[in-house]
Amino acid sequence: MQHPTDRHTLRERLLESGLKATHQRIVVYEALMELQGHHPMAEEVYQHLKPANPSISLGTVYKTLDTFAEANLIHKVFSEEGGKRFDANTSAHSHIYCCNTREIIDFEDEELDTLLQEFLSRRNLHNFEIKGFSVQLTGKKVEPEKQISISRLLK
Amino acid sequence: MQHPTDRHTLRERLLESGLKATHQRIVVYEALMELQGHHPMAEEVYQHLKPANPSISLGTVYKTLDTFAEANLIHKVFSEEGGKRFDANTSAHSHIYCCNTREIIDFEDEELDTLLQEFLSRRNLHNFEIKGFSVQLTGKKVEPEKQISISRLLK
DNA sequence: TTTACTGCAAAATGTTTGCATAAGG
DNA sequence: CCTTATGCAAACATTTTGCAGTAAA
Repeated sequence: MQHPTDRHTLRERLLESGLKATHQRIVVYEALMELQGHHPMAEEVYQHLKPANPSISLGTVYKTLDTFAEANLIHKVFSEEGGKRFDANTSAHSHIYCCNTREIIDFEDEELDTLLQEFLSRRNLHNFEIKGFSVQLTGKKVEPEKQISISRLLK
Repeated sequence: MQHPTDRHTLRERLLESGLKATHQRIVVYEALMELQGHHPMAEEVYQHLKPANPSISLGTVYKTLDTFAEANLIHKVFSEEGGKRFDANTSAHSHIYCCNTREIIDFEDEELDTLLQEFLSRRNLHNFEIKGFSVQLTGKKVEPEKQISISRLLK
C-alpha cells in the first residue's frame, strides 16, 4: 500500500477511511511526509506546517495525528524517551535508537522482515492476534555526525 | 547477570555501580521487582512503595529510576503510549504490546533471541555500535482476560 | 442540513529543576 | 568530613478536554 503523495489521492484515502478531507488534515499529512525519517512529535509537525498555515492550532495537530493513527494512515513509533512520535511510513520496517543523539533512525531490511515473518508463522501465538512487528535496535553512532543516511549504516 | 533479590546483594550492586546504597534506592528497586511484568512508570512505582514508605517523595522515584537506567541496573521500555516505563528484567527479551488493553507483555523466546543475534552478526553495521535489541510485537489479545501468563501465550 | 471537525483556552498529566537539608562512604 | 542523595515546591513539557463556531459531505 503506497502512501498518497498528491492531494487528490490523499483526499480519497481520507474519505475511504470515513474521515472528512479537511485542509488541516491534508497539511498535517504533508508535513509528516516531509518529515519522513524524523519520527516527529505533534509539536514538531506543528512548527513545520505553521509558517505556511498560521491559522492551524496545535490542538488540531494532536487530534489529527491520533485520528490518522487510529485509521492506520500513519503509525505510532515505539520510543524510550516518553513522547508520542509518528511515522508516515507504514510499511514494515524497524528502527535503531541512538542513545547518544536520541535519534530514531529507520532500518529497512527485507531479510530481517522475512526472518521475523517466518518465525511468527512457525511460533504461532494463540490468545494473541499479531498485527505487526518491529525490531528496536539500541546503540550508539560510532561517528556522531549530524546527518547519516540509512544506506551508509549498512556494511 | 542475575538481578539481586536480597538487600545485601543489592547494596553491593549499587556500590559496584558507584552509587550510594540509600534506603530509597533499595525500596525503589524492590518495588520494580515486585512489579515485574508490569513495566511501570514512576507514578506506579511510587504508589506501590508509598504505603510501606510514606516519607519517600515522587521526585526521588523519578531520579532513582533515571539513575538506575543510566547505570544499566534496569532498562527503559519502548512504548507507543508516551510515558517512561521501566523494567527490572535486564535479560534479553521482547515485548508484545496489546493495543486493546495497552498492556506490555513480556515475550521471552530463546529461538527469537538467537535468530536476531545471528542476523546482527551477519549484517554487521558499521557507523553503529549495537548495544541491544528487542522485538516489539503489536496485536490484540483474543480473549481479553485481565491476567494472562506468558506460557499461555505460546502455542 | 446534518454531522464531523476546528480553534481556543483551560485543565490534566507527566517530568525536571533548584536548593536547603540529610545521610552514606 | 566530604560528597552525593533526598524532599519539597515550583516550573516545565506534553497531552487531553469541553464547547461554541465552522466547514465538509
